[in-house]
Amino acid sequence: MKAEKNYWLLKSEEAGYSIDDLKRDKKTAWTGIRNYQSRNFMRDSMQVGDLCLFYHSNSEPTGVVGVAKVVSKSYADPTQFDRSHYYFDEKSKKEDPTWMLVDIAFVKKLKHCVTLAEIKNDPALEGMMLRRRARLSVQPVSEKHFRYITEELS
DNA sequence: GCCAACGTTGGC
DNA sequence: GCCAACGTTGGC
Repeated sequence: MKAEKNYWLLKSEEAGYSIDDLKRDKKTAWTGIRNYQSRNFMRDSMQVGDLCLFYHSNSEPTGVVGVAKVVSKSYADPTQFDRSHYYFDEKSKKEDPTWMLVDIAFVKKLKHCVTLAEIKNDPALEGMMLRRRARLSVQPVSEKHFRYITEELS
């Protein structure tokens, strides 16, 4: 386990769970990740204290709207065992859970949404995973890119 | 283990 | 609402 802090980007549909929802709740379990690569990042690499860009998808505009912090180690996503839940997964076993999550806490909202268009067009953000990889809801971000975006492209 | 069919994400 | 990208499933 390395001590160095990591940086991430978490996507959420604005209508599903927005930065304002997180601000209100202060803290939430990041349920519902059902993609192996995203799960692996949370399970294997996320550490307490890591910072995350909070990204709104399917919104107007779409982009980074805030910052969240990882506040737990990874643990089994309880919704996978809840038969009545949308995210229920009948193949997952309690003794060997398929889906993991972490708890995140609200840190701040950005003054302005840093839009996907800005992210795509800014030479300083060359190489950001978001530019290349569609459909990955948890992804790593370099410290440089994290700082650049949270200082809102200054 | 290949790959076609299918389903979902998410920008536009 | 369309559809491209791309992950997953299942037949062989």
